[in-house]
Amino acid sequence: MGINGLLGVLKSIQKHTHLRQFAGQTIGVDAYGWLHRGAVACAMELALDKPCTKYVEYAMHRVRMLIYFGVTPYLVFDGDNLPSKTATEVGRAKRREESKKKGLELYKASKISQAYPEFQKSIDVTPHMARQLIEELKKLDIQYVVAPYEADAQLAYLEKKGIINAILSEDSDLLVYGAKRLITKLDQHGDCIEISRSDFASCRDMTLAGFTDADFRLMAVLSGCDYLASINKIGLKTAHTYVRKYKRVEKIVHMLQFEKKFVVPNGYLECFYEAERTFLHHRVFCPLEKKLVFFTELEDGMKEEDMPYLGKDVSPAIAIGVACGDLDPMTKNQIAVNVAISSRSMPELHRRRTVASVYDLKPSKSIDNFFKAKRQPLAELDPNSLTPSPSQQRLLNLNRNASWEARPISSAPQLGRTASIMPGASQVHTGQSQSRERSSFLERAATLSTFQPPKRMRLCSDVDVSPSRKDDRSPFFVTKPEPSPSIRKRGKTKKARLSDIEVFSDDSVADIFQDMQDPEIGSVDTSTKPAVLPDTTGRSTSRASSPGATLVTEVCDTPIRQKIQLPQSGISPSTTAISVNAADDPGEFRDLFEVHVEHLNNLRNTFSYQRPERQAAALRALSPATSTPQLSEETAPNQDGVPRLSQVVRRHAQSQHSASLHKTFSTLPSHQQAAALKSLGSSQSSTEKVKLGLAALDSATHSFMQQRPMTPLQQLGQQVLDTSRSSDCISHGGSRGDRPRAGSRVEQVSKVNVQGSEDLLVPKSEDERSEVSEIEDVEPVRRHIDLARFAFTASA
DNA sequence: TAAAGCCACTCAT
DNA sequence: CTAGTGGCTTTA
Ligand SMILES: [Mn+2]
Repeated sequence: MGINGLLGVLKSIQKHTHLRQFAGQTIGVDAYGWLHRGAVACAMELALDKPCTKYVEYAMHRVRMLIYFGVTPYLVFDGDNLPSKTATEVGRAKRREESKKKGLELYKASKISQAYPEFQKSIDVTPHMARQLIEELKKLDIQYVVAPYEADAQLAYLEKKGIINAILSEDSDLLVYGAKRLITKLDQHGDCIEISRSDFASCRDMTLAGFTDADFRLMAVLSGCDYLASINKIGLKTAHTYVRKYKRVEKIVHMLQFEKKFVVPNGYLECFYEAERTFLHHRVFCPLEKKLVFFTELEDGMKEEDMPYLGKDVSPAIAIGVACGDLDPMTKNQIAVNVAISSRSMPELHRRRTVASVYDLKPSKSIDNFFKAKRQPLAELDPNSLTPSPSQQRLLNLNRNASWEARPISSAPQLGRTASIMPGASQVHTGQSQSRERSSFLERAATLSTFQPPKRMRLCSDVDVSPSRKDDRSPFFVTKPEPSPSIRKRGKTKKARLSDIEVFSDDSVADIFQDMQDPEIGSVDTSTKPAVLPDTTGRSTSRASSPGATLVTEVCDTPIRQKIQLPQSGISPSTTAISVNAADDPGEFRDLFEVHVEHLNNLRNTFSYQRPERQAAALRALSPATSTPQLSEETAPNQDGVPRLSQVVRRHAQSQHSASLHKTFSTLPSHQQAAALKSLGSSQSSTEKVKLGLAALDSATHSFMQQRPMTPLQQLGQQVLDTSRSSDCISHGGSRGDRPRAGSRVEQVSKVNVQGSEDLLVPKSEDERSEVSEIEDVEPVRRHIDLARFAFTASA
């Protein structure tokens, strides 16, 4: 449920950003969201109790995406229900049951299409499903933890402790728990929205300046939250007003009692305290101390016996069992894991063990492991940050102590109780292997992020490494009279107004992936699929109205026709219209170029975190060396309109918008080309973002290609790369001395006319010499395109 | 008219 | 084991 309307009111401080911006950081993930969304894909199977692991695949796809962008994922799963939530919970369960029943009836009546929506509503994410995902996470050594109660609190705790650097979740409750950086609305390309606690003061739709965490929490609880329904007619706005006015709950409630229109229920104040404390002192699993702790320690005089609403405490042994996913968080029974479902079966024998030995995590052994493990992050520290920050040092010390302090705690497991709580532990691994697994789980779960928030100073002015506010509005200056949300909404949901469209390019990758059915995919319907430029410069409005030259470029290799409007229907369907002031303003070309780069970027990125089999199949299908198509995902008929990856790539190559872009470029007089590239190099907008992501992309590709022994996928990739290189060399006659590959890169970018950009690389005058340094800045962008070509070029 | 409240819909392929 | 969104009505 979260806090109704909270995200809406925080719109003005939402930063549109990208996962790349979090490279090097650890992001905690509310795993339930991924599981649930993945489960939608197999709603039918789940309702009919058919085996299906699409939800695992979906979640792993997202895990791969994070990793691809240099982010370290840390998945957090929900645990037991809090008593205060059981009411809403049973309500939901009831609705799910109804839908399932209805769905099954329709299904039996062969009304499948009508049954499906009902099945979707009946989706229930079970601990067993979580366990299946956890099994996959273990294989890839991904960090994770199962929270004792709400994942929200666990995530906020991990962030507080510096184990993670940000939180990925759709739930606004995170902010009430005190999250500092919340990431929401992650899409399939890595685009997302960041909400920072530190920006609250600049929120424009609600004055939050001066609000402490306690004030904010007070407002949230008053407005209605998971743990306490609001007083009738009190929502976020009203709560906000009262908090501003009276600050203290007691005062607020007192005042409300005098208002005729509000009816304060009996005992509301006490309920409020409980709800507030449920946020503040939520039980979480501390991976450092290896036991349950309170999110915020209880104050003096508070006794947990008096706070049943916080849920029950459990022994460290059980807490660890739950945290690592071995035990059902609600029943505390062993979760049976279906070995047949997980692709790699356990090599160990499934010998039966006595229950007691399940928890014989011998301190003498484990502490040793923990101690070693704790030091490992230090060794992995970035060479540029040899000294841990004070806070990290503190945490490391804490770790060390915790390890040792763990001795008396874990050496006193209540075996009798443990045994009674786990009646049917039949599918247990050997005690030793389980102990080992848990040690490594705890080691991983407690690993601190080595990310250093204060970015290192750079020599030059390419500054602003912090996630840029791509999306417009300064929190301090209102640039537009209208409230921005409405503008944004209109632009997104309805057709973009013509004046918003600076460049017509071909489809976005998302469209390509989603609209595979469209037979006319090669053609471009510019009115419905515009690539709208990111507007960072604020020049777009003037540009839109200024009479720019219109280049209409055919996609095939014929000369471009300038200032000639081709009849829409008369000419080839694959026509890309580019409206750009290329002749006058190099900035326009830069923008166009950036759109292009973004496009390639997206396509390549999307490719990169497909399942390896799908990548391999696509490369196989694309490789010119492959004469006999093998039976594979790619050659199999499309099921349910699932696009073949190779088709996507082919379509992209056939659209040849890059050719059209560079034809545009090549028609410019060389001094304008120089200006264009110079402008490109000094661009601070999306080119900047491309550059920021490069290091991660580079190393990912590099390390992939370096793996030995070479996998078939690598070999195919190499083939693709070689093919593209050799054709470049033939057509371009080799490389330059000082920068051997620069020429070929340019060639890769444009097969049409390399001369123009080649001229640029050779300074002709003193004036242009200075531009060479600017051009060096462009090199990363070229390299990027090179990388993009690695994956996508070979369709010729 | 703004705020609260209610309900149906979305999620993936 | 969860949420948000958008559209609509109700309310003061
Ligand atoms: Mn929540």
